[in-house]
Amino acid sequence: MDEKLWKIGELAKATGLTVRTLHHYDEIGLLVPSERTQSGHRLYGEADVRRLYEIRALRELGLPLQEIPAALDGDPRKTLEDHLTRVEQDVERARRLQSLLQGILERVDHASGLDYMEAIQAMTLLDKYYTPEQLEKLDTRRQELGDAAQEQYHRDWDGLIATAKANYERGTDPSAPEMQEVARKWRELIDAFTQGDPELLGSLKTMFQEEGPERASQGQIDSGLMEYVGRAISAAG
Amino acid sequence: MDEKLWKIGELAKATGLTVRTLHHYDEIGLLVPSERTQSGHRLYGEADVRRLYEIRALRELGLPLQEIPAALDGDPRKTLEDHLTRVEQDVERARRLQSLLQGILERVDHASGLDYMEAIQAMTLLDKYYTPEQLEKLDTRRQELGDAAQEQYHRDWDGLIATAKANYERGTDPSAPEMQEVARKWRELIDAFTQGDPELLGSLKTMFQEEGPERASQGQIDSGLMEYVGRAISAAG
DNA sequence: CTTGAACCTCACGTAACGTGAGGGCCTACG
DNA sequence: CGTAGGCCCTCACGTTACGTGAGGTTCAAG
Repeated sequence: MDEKLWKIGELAKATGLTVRTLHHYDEIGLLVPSERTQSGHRLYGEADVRRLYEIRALRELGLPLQEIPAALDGDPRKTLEDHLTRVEQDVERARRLQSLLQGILERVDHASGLDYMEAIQAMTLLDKYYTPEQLEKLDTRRQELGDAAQEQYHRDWDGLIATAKANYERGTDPSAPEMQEVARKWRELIDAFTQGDPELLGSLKTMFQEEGPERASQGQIDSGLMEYVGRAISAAG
Repeated sequence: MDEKLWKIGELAKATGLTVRTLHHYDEIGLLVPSERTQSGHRLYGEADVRRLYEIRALRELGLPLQEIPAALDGDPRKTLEDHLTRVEQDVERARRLQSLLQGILERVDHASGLDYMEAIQAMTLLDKYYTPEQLEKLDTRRQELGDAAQEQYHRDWDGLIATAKANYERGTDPSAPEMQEVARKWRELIDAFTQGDPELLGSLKTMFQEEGPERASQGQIDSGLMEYVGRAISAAG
């Protein structure tokens, strides 16, 4: 019995794919029709059709076309397991990004006078240097502080940085009493926030050290100033 | 005071981007250096540098380059909200795919004699036509049935389809007693599985109707046979 | 003045097709 | 039996965000 031969348009309609897609699969050798008419029209046999359904099924799972031949000819198990791993990573990435974006929008809503770029850069930094658990801790701290206390906290920082900057530009010695005062308050503010949690403190340090120069180039904190404060803190023991 | 001008290599190192990336941003007009040397070397001013940090921040959120100018010049709020929506959809898709893949691997492990392509096609179909809640119901049914009963169930279906097919090919009238018997058992099996849940039954019907012709072309169930059984069931009232 | 590093401009490759352009083939209708 | 509309063919460029050379110029230090 001579099997039914499908023309490309028929097959496209039957599978819900497009003619162009079948052309593409032919081009890359994924599904080459087993026959052609004299004039060059593609003719797909029943084996071709079965293979196409399998290809489509694997594609719907998000498998790259490249990996489909191996899955069809060899052992699909490993291909599927590897793919699952990839998908799990996708989920993780997307979820992390989601909470990051939510955090940014929320923060801009609730913090007065915070502009978007600041919020984005701050959150992105936090996301890069803290684990999700640490972030949760930070969030708890923030909630414990309350809105009013938070703004006070920011004002304290602003004032402290301004004072430090003034001393820095004036050339005050880091071990001078006025800078020792700054160093003490600086540590107090950090302690108040991290509440002595060594991991939080560690992440904070890493962040300052690695991002310092970059933030400097944005004009936010001068890297010389950073170093100057560091010396003052060291001098304070 | 004349601002510091950055050469492309310096800027690349400072931001962790590549020179090629900066070339690209220049090409598409996202970040055009405000100056060039006589010889054509790019020179980035401080405003350029600030803009680049903002671009990088938005890129790290996964924003397409196309949308970044709007976010920088106009209102970032809407851009970010739209992006969040996209990301939420990504999470959904990836999670759905994840559980689909897990289901396939699990099923191949536990069901004897089920090959991968069958499992994939079956699961993909289920995923397409049932809501997650319905799938949970189905899973509950399966667990209630137990392994042995499940295999019995499959054998029942196989036998029933074989009988129906024989009658179909023999040209038996759909209202003949032997086909009425088949129709009765057919409904019994479906009822046993859906346990009278009208939603489950609805999804099952939709699936059969829409996928019937396709499965037919795979040689699994003949579309003529499907219709024939349908007539028998109608005749049975 | 000479290198070696850094810079420049093309320009092709990536994944999986979408979307025409320009031109044969096929079949039903008149 | 001719033709018109539909289906088919083969290029070939566009999409995203760059990576990766190729081939040639410029800069900065010795």
